[in-house]
Amino acid sequence: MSESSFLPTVYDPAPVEEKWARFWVEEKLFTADVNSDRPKFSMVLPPPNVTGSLHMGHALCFTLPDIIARWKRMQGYNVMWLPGTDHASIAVHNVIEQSLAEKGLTREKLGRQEFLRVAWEWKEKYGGIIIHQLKRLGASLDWSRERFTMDPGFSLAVRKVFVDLYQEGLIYRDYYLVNRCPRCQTVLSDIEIEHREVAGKLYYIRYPLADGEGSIVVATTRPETMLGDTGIAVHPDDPRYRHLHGRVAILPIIGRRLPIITDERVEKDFGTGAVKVTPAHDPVDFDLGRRHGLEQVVVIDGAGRMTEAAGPEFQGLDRSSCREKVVARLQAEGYLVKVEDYRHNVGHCYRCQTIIEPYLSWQWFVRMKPLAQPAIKAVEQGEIIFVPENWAKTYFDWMYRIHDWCISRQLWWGHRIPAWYCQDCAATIVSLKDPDRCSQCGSSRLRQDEDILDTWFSSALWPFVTLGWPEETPDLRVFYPTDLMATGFDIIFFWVARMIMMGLKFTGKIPFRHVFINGLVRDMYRRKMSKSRGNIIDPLEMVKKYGTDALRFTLASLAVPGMDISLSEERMAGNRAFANKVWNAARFVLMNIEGQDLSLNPQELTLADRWIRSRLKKVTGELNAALEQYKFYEAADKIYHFIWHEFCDWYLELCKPSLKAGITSTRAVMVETLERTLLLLHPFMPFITEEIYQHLPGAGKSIALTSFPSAEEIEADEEAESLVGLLQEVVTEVRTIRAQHRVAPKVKIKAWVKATDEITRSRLAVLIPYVKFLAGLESLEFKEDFEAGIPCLRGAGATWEVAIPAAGLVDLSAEKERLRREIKQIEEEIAKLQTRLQSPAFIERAPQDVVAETRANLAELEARRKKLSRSLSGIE
RNA sequence: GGGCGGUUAGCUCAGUGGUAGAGUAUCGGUCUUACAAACCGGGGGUCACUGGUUCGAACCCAGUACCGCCCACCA
Repeated sequence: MSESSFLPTVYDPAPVEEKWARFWVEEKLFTADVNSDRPKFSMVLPPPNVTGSLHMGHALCFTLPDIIARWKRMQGYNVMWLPGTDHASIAVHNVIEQSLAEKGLTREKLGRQEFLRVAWEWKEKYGGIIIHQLKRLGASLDWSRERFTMDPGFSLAVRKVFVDLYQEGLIYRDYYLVNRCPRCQTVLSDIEIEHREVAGKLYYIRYPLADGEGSIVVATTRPETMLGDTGIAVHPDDPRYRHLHGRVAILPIIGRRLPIITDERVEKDFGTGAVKVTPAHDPVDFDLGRRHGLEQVVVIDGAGRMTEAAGPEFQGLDRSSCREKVVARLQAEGYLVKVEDYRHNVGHCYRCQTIIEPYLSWQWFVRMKPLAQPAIKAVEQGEIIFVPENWAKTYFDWMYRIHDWCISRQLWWGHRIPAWYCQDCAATIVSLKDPDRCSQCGSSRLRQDEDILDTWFSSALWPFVTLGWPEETPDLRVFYPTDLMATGFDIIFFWVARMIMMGLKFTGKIPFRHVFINGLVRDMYRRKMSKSRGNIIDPLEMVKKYGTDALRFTLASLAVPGMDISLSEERMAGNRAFANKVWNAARFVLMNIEGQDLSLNPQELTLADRWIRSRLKKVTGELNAALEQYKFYEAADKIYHFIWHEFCDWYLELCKPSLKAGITSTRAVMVETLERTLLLLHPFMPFITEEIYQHLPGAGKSIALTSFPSAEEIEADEEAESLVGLLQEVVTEVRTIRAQHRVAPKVKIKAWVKATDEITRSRLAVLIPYVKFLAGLESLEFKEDFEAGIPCLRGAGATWEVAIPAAGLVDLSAEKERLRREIKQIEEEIAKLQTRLQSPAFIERAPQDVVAETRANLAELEARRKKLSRSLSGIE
C-alpha cells in the first residue's frame, strides 16, 4: 500500500492547531444555549489582566477547566464557560505611567480625562492579546458571552453594590492609618502588603524627662518617625518604670512634651521595655494614640517625603535620607545610646516591592465581619467545597480574623467611587445616579470623590455580574451558581473569599460549588519563574516548539491538586513524542482500513480484539473516575499508558498477523478502539484528536460534539485479559533471554515450551502463534523433556518453561551468570515470604485472603526457582 | 510567634496498611515496511531520621532535622 495517500509520518501541530482553533470559534461550537433542556455545567474564567501577555500560570488556569469543560460537554451537559478580562488598575497605571515617564510626562501633567483616554486606547490595543491567545490555544470558552470588568453593565453593578452596602452601613469612610505605596502613589489593602524579613537596625534613643531628673531610653527601627512622636508608653506592671507613670519626657530635636503612658500592649522584654508612640506612622501607635488621646503629627507625606511638621531641617527630605540625618544629629547631641543589628519584617508593595508607608488619611472601607459570617458558614456546611479540602482551613483562618477592607485607591483607571461632597454643608452623598444637588442643603456645588475602587472590588462580583446581575436575566437564572471555579491559591483571599461574600450578599446564593485550587508553576528545579532569574518558560514558545496539545498534556499530567508544578522542557518534548505516537498509531489504522469492509462479527473476534476491548472498558472507567475527582495527573497517566503501552505496543502489534490473514473484525475493532481512544484523549489533546477524528469513516462535525465513552458500553473479558497476561509473560521472557545474549531480532531461532499443568498447556497452545510472532521465533513447539543433552537458554514462569537451543548462539558461561542472578533474586523474595508465613501471628491475625495469597505467591516463586535451578545444573 | 505543605530511582513526581511505580536520564541491542520524536531489553531506591501502633508501615501516631509557602501590630 502506498504511503503517499496517507498522513505524513511526523505530526506537525502548528497548522492543525491553527485550523481547528479557528474552526471552533467560527462555528461557535462552545456557545451555550440558555434554553437547552440538558443539565447545565457552568464556569467563569478568572479574568486575566488586560496588561498581561499569557504566562504559564494562565496556561494552567485554563487548561484544567478546559479539560473539565470538554469532558462535561461530551457527557451531554449544556456547558457554559464565560471568558473576559480584568481592568487591573495598578498594573495598567504602572505600564502607562512608565511609558509616560519615558516621554518626560506624568499622569498629573496629562490630566485625568486624557489619562483615561490613553488607558482605554491602550486597553483596546493590548487588552485583546490575551483573548487572542486563549482562542489560539483552543480553550472552549463561550465567546458570545465575553465580558470586561469595566464594561457599562459592570459599572452599573459596581455602583449598585457600593450604594447598597453604604446604605446598610457596611461601607463607611474613616480617617485611618492605612498602607500606602509611595511609588504607586496609592493606598493598598492589608493583603496587598507582602511582609519580608530585612536586615535593619534597632536604635536606642534617650529622651530626657521634662523635669530635668533623668531620662528614658526607647528602642526603634525607624528613628525618622520620632519627629512625629507624641508620647512614650511602658507596661503598667514594669517595675523599672513605675516611677515614671504620668510624667513627661522631652522629644529631642523637636522639643515636644511627651506624656509617659501605660499600656498592656507594650512588651516588657523587648528593647528597653519603653516605646515611643508615633500615632500617625505606626499601626500599633495609631491604636495607642487613639486610646490615650495622643496627638497625631504627620511628618511623612504620601510620597514618602518629610512634611513641614518634621521641622525645617528635614522638610522635603526622602524618608531614608531623613533617617540618616536624624541619627547623625541624635548622635551629635548625645541622645543615641546604641545601635544594634536587627532582622525584622517590613511590608512591601505587592506590585512594585517598594517599602510601604503607614499613612493617615480619609479612606473608604468595607465592614467585613457581617459579610464573612455567611461565607464561612457556606464552606463549613459543605455548600462550597475546596479541592483539595485542606485549603478550606486557609480560608477559615483568614475569614475568622478578617479586617475591614480599604477599598479606595488614589488612581484613575477603575470604577470611580460614587460619593460626592457638598462644598457648602459638607454632606456626603452616595448615589446610584450622579446627583445634581446636595440632598441636605440643596447646593449644586458638589465635588465627586477623586478616588477609584480597588480592582478586586469589581472582581468580587465577576460570577454574577457577568451573567447579567442586577437584571434577572435568563443567563443568571440558568447558569448561576456556577459549578466550578479553578484558580491559584495565591488569590484565595484576594478573590475567592470575596466572591463568596459578595455572591451570598447580593444573590443570596453561593457563586460556585467547587473551588479547585491549583499550584504555582515552577521551573524544573522548583524555583518560582521570574524575569530576573531568567527561568521563565513561555507557553507560546512551548506551543511553537512542541504544540499546544503537548503543553496541555504536560500541565495536566503534572497537576496534582493543590501542589506546585515543576515544569521542564524535557517533559514537553516527551509529550510531543506522545502526540506523534498517537498520530502514527492512527496512520497505521487508517492505512489498514481504507476501502475495507469494517463490519464486526462477534464470532470472529481475535484474542487481541477481545483483550483490547476489555482493557479499553477498564481504562474508560478509571479515566472517568479520575476526572470526577479532578485528578488530572491520574487521568493523563491512565490514557497515556493505555495508548502507548497497550494499544500500540501490544494490540497493534498483535493485529499485524490478523490483518495479513484478512480478518475483517480486527479492522473493525481497530478503528472502533482508535475512535473511542481519541474521544478519551480529546479533553487533554483537543487538536490532534480532532484532526485524526476527521479522517475516520463516519466522522461528524467535530469530535467536541461526540459523546464521551462510558465503561458500561463495553463488556469486560477476564479470560482474554488473563490469556494476554500469560502471553506477555512468555514473550517478555524470551525477549529478555535474546537481548541478554545479544541474539539479534533478525536471527530466527527455534524455541521449546512446556507447561506444568494441563490448563496452562491448553492456554499456551492457543498462544503459540502470537508468541512466535512477537518474540521473533522461527518455531515454537511443545516439548516435554528439555534435558535431552542439548544446551539451552532457559526461562520460566510458575507454570511454564521455555528453552532456546543454544548451540552456536552464545557463550554458556554468560547464561549461567544470568540464571544465577535471577535465582538469587527469587530466593530473596522467597525468604521474605517464608519468614512471614512462619510467624504464627501473621497466620492468626492477617485476613485469610492475604494469607492465601502469600502462600500462592510463595508456591509460584518456588516453582520458578526449581525450574531455573534445574536449567542451571543442566548447563553445568 | 501561629499555620500549611514537602522530604520515595541521577532529575521531576505518583503511590493513605499486604512482594516499591511513572516520565525522563543512563547502559546494551535493533532502521522488525505506523512511528529513530521509534522498537526491544537491562541496571538503578535501608521511601529524611528516631521511636510507637500493627501479624504487617513509604502509608497511621509521636517526636527530630532540613526545605518551601502563608498568616502575624516585639516597636
